[in-house]
Formats: sequence, structure tokens, C-alpha cells
Amino acid sequence: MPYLTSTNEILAIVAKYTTAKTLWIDTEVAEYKSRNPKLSLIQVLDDPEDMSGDRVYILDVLDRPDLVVNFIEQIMFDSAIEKVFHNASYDVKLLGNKKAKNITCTLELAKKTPYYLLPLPNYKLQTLASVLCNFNYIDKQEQTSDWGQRPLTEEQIDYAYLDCIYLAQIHSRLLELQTESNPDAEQEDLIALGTRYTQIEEQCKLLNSEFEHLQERIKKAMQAQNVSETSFCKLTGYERKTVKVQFAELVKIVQNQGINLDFPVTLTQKLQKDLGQNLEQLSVDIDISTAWRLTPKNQVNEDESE
DNA sequence: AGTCGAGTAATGCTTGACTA
DNA sequence: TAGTCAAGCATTACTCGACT
Repeated sequence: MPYLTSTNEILAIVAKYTTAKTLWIDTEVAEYKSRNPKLSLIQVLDDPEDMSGDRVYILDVLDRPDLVVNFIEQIMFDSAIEKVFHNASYDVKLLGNKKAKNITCTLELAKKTPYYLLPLPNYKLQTLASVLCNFNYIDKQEQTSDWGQRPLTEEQIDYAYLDCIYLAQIHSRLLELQTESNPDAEQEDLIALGTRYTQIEEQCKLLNSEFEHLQERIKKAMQAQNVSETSFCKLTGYERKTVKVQFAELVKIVQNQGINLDFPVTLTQKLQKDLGQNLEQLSVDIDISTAWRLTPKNQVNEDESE
């Protein structure tokens, strides 16, 4: 895990990365609580197979805006290079923001994976690494350490490069899960799917009804007993505020005050009916969409059907 | 601490089955 | 044919969790 501090070395490796197809990237930030967090490290891996860390380069960019700008322009803005991050929105904000191209976020990939295929208590990098790739004993202590200090400790460097390794491994496992869970709709076995569907339908109903019932009872009971927290759950109430006005009054004030306010209003069936003939004078926008609905058939038993 | 998208719960709307 | 009802959607207002 080469740790690079010299300008020339960093420029050279970034130049090399411009020909990469995919890069796995993580950053460490100093003063993250302040209003102006600054980049401390950019860790880059260009070979997902590497588990030794030899291919993770740690670029020290603390107080080196020139190097950061160079990285952003050479790598982040290049749509030919796929950049993989965990919770990309955080890192990308410091690395070119909206103009960054071709970003992949493993957090989003993981969340998109159906829960039953990837049942996890949370989607932290650490959790994904241990469940998906069997990396246990991950120490996250350094995450909140002082990334603005120099020299960095050995532990900090170790932590910094390991995150990239986890990232690449997680990414590849997530891609596997994705292909597995997104089969070609043309090729699906409708019989097998239907069998499974009816198989769990009854369980689903039973569980759901009990679950919802319990939820209601607990809510009611906690309110009645004035308990806000038990060892199982907590109950929080909040006020929902909705501001309403009569339509006629709104129209009047907009006209009288010359307020620039215009937006489409959905004409519900009731409104359409109320408008009656007048509807024809309006230049309505009609949006047509198809909603698909699955209705299970009651499988009739062969013996009973006669 | 700050951000931003995703999740959640309540509420209202639409639709289609059912009835008379 | 019109009225009623429940299931399923859509929308809204708010919270949560991920990163450092």
C-alpha cells in the first residue's frame, strides 16, 4: 500500500489512472465536523482482485488543493472511468460534486438488493464486508481519528487502505447478487415463480395480519399506559402540519396581487364531474399510464373441480 | 455537524368487484 | 345502471442512516 506524499509521484499515478476502466476509491476527511471539511487522503485501487493492498495507492492531499483539482479533472470528470465508492454522495461532494461522471455507489447497490437476498441490520461498509465477504474483526476505530494530523499513525494508514479492499470485494459480490436477482424477464419460469408465490402467499397474509395487529395494540397500549419506551421499541409522536386554503381565495389573491404562480392541478374524477361541460373549454394535459396488477387465482383442486 | 436520498406512516384517490 | 366497499396506488410530511 504505497503511501504517496510527493507531488510528482501523485501526479504520475493519477496520470496512469486516466486509462483505467474502473477505480475503487475511498477518502478520509479532516475536520469533518467543521463547516469546511478538507480532504486528507484519497485511496485508490485499480485491481479488484488485489487483496494484499499492494495495489492500493494512498494519496496524501492534505492542504494540496492543486492535487485535488488535478484528480477531479483527470479522473472524476472523465465519463470513461467508472468510479466506485461506498456512500458516493459524501465523497463526491468533495470530489467534483455534480460534475463528476460515471459514479457507482455500493451503498445504493446494496439497498437495491431485495432484503431477503441480503438481510442485514444496516448497510455500513463494515457490515457488508463481514457478511458479504467474510472479513471479520474489522476495526473501525480509526474512522473518527484525526485525519488532519501528520504524520499519520500506522493504524491510520492500515485502516485507509483496507477500506478500498473491502470496497472492491463488496462491489463484486453485489454485482453477482444483482445478476442473480435480475433474470431476463423473457426467460423466467412462470410455473416455478407462481408455485413459490402461492406457497408463501398464505404465510405472508398470516404474518402480516398478526404483525399489523400487534403494532396497533402496542401503540394503543403505550399511549394508554403513558410509556414512551420499552426494551423492544419506542413510541414517538409528532405534529403533522398541513396548511390549507379555499381554492377560490387562492385564485383571488393570485389575480389581485399579480403573483407569479402557476402549476398543473390534477383534475380528479370528482372535479371532472363537477366541471361538467366546462371541462371542454380547458386545455387539459392527459397523461396515460398503465398500472399492472397481479391477482392470484384460487387454484382449484383437481379432485374438487368435477 | 451537515447533507441528501431513501424509508415510513398517514391520508386521500382510483379502480374494479359486487349488489340490487 | 348506479351506489358501496376494500385493495392498491400516489402523495405528503417527516425521520433516519450513511459518510468523515
